[in-house]
Amino acid sequence: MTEAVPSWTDERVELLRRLWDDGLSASQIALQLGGVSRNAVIGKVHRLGLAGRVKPIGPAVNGRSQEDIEVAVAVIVEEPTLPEPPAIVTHRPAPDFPLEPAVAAAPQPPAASQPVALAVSERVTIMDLRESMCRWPMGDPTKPDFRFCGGRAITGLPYCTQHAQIAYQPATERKRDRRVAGMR
DNA sequence: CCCTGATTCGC
DNA sequence: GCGAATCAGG
Repeated sequence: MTEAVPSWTDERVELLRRLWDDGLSASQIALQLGGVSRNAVIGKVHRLGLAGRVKPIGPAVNGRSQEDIEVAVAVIVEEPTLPEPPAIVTHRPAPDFPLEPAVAAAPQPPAASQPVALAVSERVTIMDLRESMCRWPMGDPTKPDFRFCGGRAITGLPYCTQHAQIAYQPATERKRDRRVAGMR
């Protein structure tokens, strides 16, 4: 169907505000909104008068610069070898988002009365998703009941402990190929 | 070269 | 108001 871009509807502006507050970059926001360039986002941000980025963290924490922290996080994330985290889920027209493979193998709400009380019931819509919340997609992104896990995300990662385990599996369990060895 | 936001200016 | 082009910087 012809997915015309709604332009700046109230919802989109609201989302823009939230994502900008959360510290996402203009390009990231553009991807989430879809149909707009990062320039469009930046332009809108300025017109809305909310320019001026939010400082993720102070200039330094215990002698560690923001960059040091980012590097540290990057190392931690790369350690396990990521298969293909669902990422943020921009909505693609149709074909390529099998996105549920990993989720399918994971505990899903359908299973009535699960003793695993935790994790469930925290699901949130993109509007309530905050930077510190787990962005693991749950359900069909094209349907209104689509939600994100919303659990407490591990600092520096987009997922909660539950989903981070699924997203970042140790190489040992997926011993398939080893495109490492000598490349790079 | 990748990315970031900021600004300009024709539409 | 909008956003591509451009600018300035990391």
